[in-house]
Amino acid sequence: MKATTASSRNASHDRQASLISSAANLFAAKGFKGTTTKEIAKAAGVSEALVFKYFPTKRALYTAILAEKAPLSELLSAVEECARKRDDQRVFTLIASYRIRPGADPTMLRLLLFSALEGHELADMFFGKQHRVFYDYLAGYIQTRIDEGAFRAIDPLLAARAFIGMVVHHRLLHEIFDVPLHCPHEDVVSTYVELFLTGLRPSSTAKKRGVTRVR
Amino acid sequence: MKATTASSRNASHDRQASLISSAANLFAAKGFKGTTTKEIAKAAGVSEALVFKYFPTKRALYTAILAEKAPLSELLSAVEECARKRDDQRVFTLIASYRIRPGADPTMLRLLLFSALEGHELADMFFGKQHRVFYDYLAGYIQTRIDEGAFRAIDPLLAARAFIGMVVHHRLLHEIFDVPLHCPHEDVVSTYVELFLTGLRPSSTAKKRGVTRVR
DNA sequence: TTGATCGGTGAGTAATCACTCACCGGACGA
DNA sequence: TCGTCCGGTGAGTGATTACTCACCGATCAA
Repeated sequence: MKATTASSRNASHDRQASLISSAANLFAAKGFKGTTTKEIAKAAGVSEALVFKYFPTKRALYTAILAEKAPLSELLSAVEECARKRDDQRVFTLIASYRIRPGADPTMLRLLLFSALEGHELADMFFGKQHRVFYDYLAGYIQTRIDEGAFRAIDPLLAARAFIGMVVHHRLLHEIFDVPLHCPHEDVVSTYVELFLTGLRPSSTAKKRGVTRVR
Repeated sequence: MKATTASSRNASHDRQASLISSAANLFAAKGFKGTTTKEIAKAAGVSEALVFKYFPTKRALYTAILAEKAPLSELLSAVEECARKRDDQRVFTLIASYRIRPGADPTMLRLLLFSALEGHELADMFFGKQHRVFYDYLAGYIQTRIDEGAFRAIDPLLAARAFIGMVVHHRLLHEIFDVPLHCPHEDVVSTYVELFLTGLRPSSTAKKRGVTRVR
C-alpha cells in the first residue's frame, strides 16, 4: 500500500519545506493577495500544479507558513539566566539586541504585519508565538523587581509594552519605512535600555508629581 | 464650451470626495490588492464605470487618497504653546493623548501600514506628513531641553523615536492586533509620559554606569 | 518483463479582475 | 421645441487568477 521509503519521504518533506520557504519570502514581500501561486512555483523551481499536490489551496500554504514559523526560546533561556541574577541591564539589553540585531531578517516582521492587517485567521496565533510571550515574561519580571523594591511602582504590563514598543517601533521604522539608522545598533540598544531602566528606578527623594496616577 | 456651473462643479467635487472616502475605508480594511473597484463603486452607491470617469485607474484613486489625507497641525500648535512654557509634562501628554485618544479611527494607521508594506510610491510622502514631523519637532525640543540642562545628555532623535515608539506601538497592539486595553487611556498616557520623562531627567548623583555610551 | 506507484508537468477551466464603450435621460440655452 | 451637453450606467473586453486533470517517465517489487 505504502511504498514510501524513508528517502522518498525525506524528499517529499524537502519539497514541502522549499515551497514554504519560497512562499514565505513572497508573502512577506507582497502580502497574501499580492502573491500569485505561479510566482511561488517559479521561485521554488517547480510547476504550478505541483504546489497544489502539496497544499490543497493557496490559503493552506499560507497557514502552514504561519503555523511553522516561531523561532525564539533560545533567547528566553538566556534572558532567564540573567533574570535569576537580577541583572536588569543585561535582561533588557538581550531582548533589545535580539530584535534590533543587524542581521535580523525582515521577513517575520512583514509576515506578522501582513497577516494581522489582512485579517488572517492564524494571525493571532502567530502574534502569540512571536510576541505575546515577551510581554508576559517581561511583565512578570518587572512585577518581581517592583516587589523587591528595585523598580518603582508602575503597571508592569504597560511598562513591558513600552519597552517592546520602543524596540519594535525602531525595527518598523528601519525595515518597513526605510528610515536610515544614524548610529550603530549597539548605541541604539544601550540608549533605549538606559532610558527605560532610568525611568523605572525608584526616586530617591519621595517624589511628588501628582499627575501620574490621577488625571 | 464650459457649462460647468458652480453647483455642478460642487456636485462633481462631492462625488469625488465620496469616492475617496469609500475607497479609503476599503483600502484601509483590505489593502490595495484586496479591494476591488466593484466594491468601491458599491460602497459609494454608484456604478463601477463611474469610478473610472473620476479616476483613470484604481491606483490613481489610491494615490489621491494618500495625497489628500494629512490631518494634524492643530495639534502641533497646541504643543508649541506648551513647549514655549517648558511644560514637558503637557508637551508629551498632548502628543500621546492625541494618538491614543479613544475615538481615534484606525483608518489612517492601517492605510499607512498597508501603503508601506505594499510598497506604494507615495508611502514615503504619506509617512512624512503623518509622522516624520513629530520626530523632527520632538527631537528639536528634546535637544533644547538638554541644552538647558533639564534633560540628561541623550541622542535626541533616538529619544523622540522611543517615545513615539511606545505610543504608536500601543495603538498597533490595540487597533491592529486587537489586544485588549486593561486600563483607561488616561492612565496609559500618564504612565508612558512619566516613564519617559523620568528616564530623561538628569541624575542628581553623578551616575556611573559606563554601559550607556560604549559597548 | 510487468505493472503499480511514485514525483512531476502542460494544458487547460471557470471565475474574477481592472478597465472600456455605446448609450441613456434630464437639464438648459437658444 | 429642439439640440447639446453631461452625469451616469449595463454590458461587455482581454488578461489574470486559483485550481484541475490527463498524462509522462522513473523506480522497484514480483
